[in-house]
Amino acid sequence: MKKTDNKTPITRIQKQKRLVILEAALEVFSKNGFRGSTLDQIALHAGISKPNILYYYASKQEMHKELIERLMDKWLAPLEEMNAKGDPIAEISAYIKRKLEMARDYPRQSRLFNNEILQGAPHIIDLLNGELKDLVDEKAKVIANWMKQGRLTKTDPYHLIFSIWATTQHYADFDVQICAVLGNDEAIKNRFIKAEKHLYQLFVRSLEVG
Amino acid sequence: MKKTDNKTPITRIQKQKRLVILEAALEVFSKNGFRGSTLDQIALHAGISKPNILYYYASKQEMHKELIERLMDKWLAPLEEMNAKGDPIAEISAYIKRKLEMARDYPRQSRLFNNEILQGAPHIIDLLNGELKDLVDEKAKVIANWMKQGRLTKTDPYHLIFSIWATTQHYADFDVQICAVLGNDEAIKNRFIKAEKHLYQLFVRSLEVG
DNA sequence: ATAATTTTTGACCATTTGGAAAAATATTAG
DNA sequence: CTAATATTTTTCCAAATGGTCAAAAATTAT
Repeated sequence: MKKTDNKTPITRIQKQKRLVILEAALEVFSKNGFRGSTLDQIALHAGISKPNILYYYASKQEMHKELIERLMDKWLAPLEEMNAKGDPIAEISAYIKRKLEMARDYPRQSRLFNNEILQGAPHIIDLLNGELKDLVDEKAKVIANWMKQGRLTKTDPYHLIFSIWATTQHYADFDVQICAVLGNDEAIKNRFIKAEKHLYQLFVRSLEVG
Repeated sequence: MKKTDNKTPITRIQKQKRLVILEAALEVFSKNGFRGSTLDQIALHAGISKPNILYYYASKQEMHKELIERLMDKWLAPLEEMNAKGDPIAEISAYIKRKLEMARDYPRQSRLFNNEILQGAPHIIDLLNGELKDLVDEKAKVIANWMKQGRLTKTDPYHLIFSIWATTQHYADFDVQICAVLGNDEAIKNRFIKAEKHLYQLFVRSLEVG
């Protein structure tokens, strides 16, 4: 068995182990941020020894880098799917739904992203200024067009998108607070269903014309 | 000069130094979180030596604790001010305004809070389950009453409050991303004015009856 | 089986970090 | 001024941390 390259995993076992490690790293990084996380914590979560982690990833940085890279693809997708030719209200509702599902299904990724932003986005600032900005510019134009056509109430498209990001990601990033405030088990269990209803109403009622 | 107690600062110089240190600590903690921050970083920001910091604060923990305590008072105030006897739309608009002003004027406090929540709120979980929950319960009742009286469109009061928290704090916590996406200087300069307009429209239009 | 290769780990290292102790310096009281 | 007190810094330490290395264990190929 040859190890042709230490970057790309070849064997199935290598892929699996790298995934196990990434999973543990996500758990730790998303909670403590990059600086606040230790290899020991990650090793503990992964159930292997610290040097074994460094056998698969050359450094703590490299693990974090791969996590962030994988994250960004997934992060941009929901907005990319917004279709200029669809019905404005339906498209925006669907976007909210997608983002809320991401908050529900990938809360740790959301927190990883939040942590990165809090620290000044050192690893993704170029991406924010480039890919992300381009994508938002494009979709903001789409929304602005809908508004010009009288199919949506006029408001600032950029800040509209910010509001959608904020409200949906809040359910991942501030989950502890939300559960604390909701208090009773039933409300906690239904929090994402309730959130969806509320957000639909919030955005649709304010964007519907007339 | 007597040092009666090492908890409460007596002299003006002690108060000043403690403030300088807290200021530096806020700067560092809000960016890197508790674990990710070092006494050296704080000392550097404060312009004094590390042991000198520990002369005023017994430990890193104690500094963080005082910051969090000071923060929470300020954090609950805007919601407390919401008046059951006022006009619903005006009260909610004013609440949004207050929260947005906090995001604008105290972004580091907002990020400190965000960091604490991301880490599972270890230092304030009791406060969230106690004071915060009680306050939100009370205000949610007020809002629910307004809705029952037909003065606001019905929606879940808790999730309405969450939405206001999310949208306003987003402008502090995700400032890097917002500035990156807005790109041009003019839009960045006006971001809080634009945000206020947009949020008023978002919430007022969706909550107004009829 | 056995040799070659891959995977895993225990022992170790240099640096960073939170913090202690004590000496040195500055300030204030008399 | 002098003594008492308060502040600051220099020096140091033990633990934690990111990472190395060689040996051991497991796997694979023949």
